[in-house]
Amino acid sequence: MATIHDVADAAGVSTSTVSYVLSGKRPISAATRARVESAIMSLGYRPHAGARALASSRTNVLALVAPLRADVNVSVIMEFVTGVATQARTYDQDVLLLTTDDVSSIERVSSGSMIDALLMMDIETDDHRIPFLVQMRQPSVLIGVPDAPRGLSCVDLDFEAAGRLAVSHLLGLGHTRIALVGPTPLVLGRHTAYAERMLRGYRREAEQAGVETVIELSEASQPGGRDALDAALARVPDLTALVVHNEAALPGVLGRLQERGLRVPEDLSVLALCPATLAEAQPVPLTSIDIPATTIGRLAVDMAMSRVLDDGLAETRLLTPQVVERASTVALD
Amino acid sequence: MATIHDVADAAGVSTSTVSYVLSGKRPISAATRARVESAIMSLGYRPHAGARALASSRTNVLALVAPLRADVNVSVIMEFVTGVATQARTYDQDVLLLTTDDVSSIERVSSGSMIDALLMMDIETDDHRIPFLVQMRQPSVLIGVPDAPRGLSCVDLDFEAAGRLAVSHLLGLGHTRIALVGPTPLVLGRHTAYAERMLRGYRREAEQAGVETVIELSEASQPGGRDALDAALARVPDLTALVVHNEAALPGVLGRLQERGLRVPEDLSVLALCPATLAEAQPVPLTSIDIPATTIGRLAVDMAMSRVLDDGLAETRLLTPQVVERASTVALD
DNA sequence: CTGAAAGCGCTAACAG
DNA sequence: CTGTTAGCGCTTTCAG
Repeated sequence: MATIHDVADAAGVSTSTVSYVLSGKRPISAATRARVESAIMSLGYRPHAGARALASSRTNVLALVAPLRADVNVSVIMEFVTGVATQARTYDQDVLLLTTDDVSSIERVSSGSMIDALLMMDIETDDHRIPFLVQMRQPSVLIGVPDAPRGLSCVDLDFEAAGRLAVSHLLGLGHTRIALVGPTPLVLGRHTAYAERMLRGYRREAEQAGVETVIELSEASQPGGRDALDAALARVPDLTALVVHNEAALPGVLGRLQERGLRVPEDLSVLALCPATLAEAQPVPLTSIDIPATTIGRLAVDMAMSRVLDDGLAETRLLTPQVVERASTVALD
Repeated sequence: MATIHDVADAAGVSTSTVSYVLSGKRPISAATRARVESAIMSLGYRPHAGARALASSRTNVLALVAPLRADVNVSVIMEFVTGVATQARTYDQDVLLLTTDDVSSIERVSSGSMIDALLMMDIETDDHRIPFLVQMRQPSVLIGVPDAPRGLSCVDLDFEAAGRLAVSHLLGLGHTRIALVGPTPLVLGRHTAYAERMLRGYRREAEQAGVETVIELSEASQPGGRDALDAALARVPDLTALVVHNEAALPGVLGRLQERGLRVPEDLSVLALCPATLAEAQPVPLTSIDIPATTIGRLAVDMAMSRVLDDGLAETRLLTPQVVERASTVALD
């Protein structure tokens, strides 16, 4: 492997000049720059990441903590990860993937100076990892909003507003007998922040409107969705609208509706809370409140890098949810 | 941050002793070890990853090249990634995630000495990245088998055997009118290795048995599965068995079967080629040839690390497929 | 606009 | 069993 020394020799300059050509941190004459660049090319020179990290205390690596739980909406995670990985490259950063939710991995990569910043998914309302993040040397960004961010940056869809919006949109269409097929009991059992927030907004809006509503948690599977739908219909047989906040249950819910002879949207309106790609791929394209996972991943990187580069301030960014009308909802006459 | 020097001072030893306590590369008296370890604890010392990489030319990082394509079976990728990440930790390795399939990322992390080895998914029969991997300084493992591995290690389910097995198993149950719902045209268009191999095995076995078979490619979506099933039944109305090698199409295929009043397995046997978790989660638990994605990910790490640590030889490991009987197949009488 | 040189924190001979 | 020390390859003052 060629070193910066080899390049310097080949170009007839000092190593610091090569370094400055690479970093652009001081002016270089056109002639020198050209010689250095051609030496770099012909030697196929690449700076040694470890040496660079040691000398500059910058690693150009971002950690992404993404517990790959089977019970969690896989496609949403994928979109996040894609958004993060893609945006990271625009800052010349790579992504180190941590798939456990224990603090020791975070501690290892942080204290070991392996990373410039850390992004964390799957946030719980009272997340046990937050105290550690707070005292880390590197900035971190939460993808999700805990009850007490403790000065950390957060970014997410405003799930509380999404919950309200789901209800108010259906009310606006004249529906008053509405049920929610929610996330799995496990997700709520962990006090996953987005799930609790959505539920809170949903409940509050229903309450303020004086509408009774049924909430059925559902396993993240086809059978889970079927059961949840059955349970909801058992409680409110003359249901006219359904909100589904559980990607994996969607096929089961829709399949069971069809079996029971309930047409969407003629007999029942369905509003999903999921990525647009998923809503569009259903047999009946679903009206939905989209989860802009790719965008959120991208923003998380931007926020992290602003703190790395410009020493920017921490902030919480909540994206405003919007209903996208597709084919699964109608107004009641 | 405490350095090795601080630890050495606190313990009253030299830095090399601290280093050797950590690496275990030479004998240390119990007393010294104890003093060093307690100094490490009380200072919260962690070796600087960059410094270590620079001095030892080992990074303790594995690159995982995993193009996160929307059209590819997301759940299989997740299982791979989980297997890789989990097993990597047993070797004290972390995982750097590369989500593009261009050579430049690979080149960057390899030439920049960021990694000890590289694992690559989504292999094509004539993969353009292989020539680069061959001349890399670090060993690499292909998760999938190209036509010409060029001396690289490969690991995968034996998809050709899986294709044969799917046919022979159904023949053994007395079925002779069999159709295959295959992967998306895009996957085949890219000449993805596993898809081509499965098809080859499937075709050969059918041919040898003198059985005509219908192959319908399917988009990776619910509607895609429905269409594929309709197409297959249009061509062979008295079909008795179906092989499905497309996770995402599964719900569509099963849903459409039900709509058409075809019961599984009474009217039609279904054999899936997918991860066990998915086969079990369907409305009717599917008889399947399982794709042991977690295991393959784990093995890939083992193979990579054996080359990093012991300088082991390259090899190709093909896991033998097995049919797991669940509720979706019956013998024809 | 460019060079010299002092580290960054660790590993691994070499020496005892 | 332990210590000394020469790098590993780069960045960044300090000097000119």
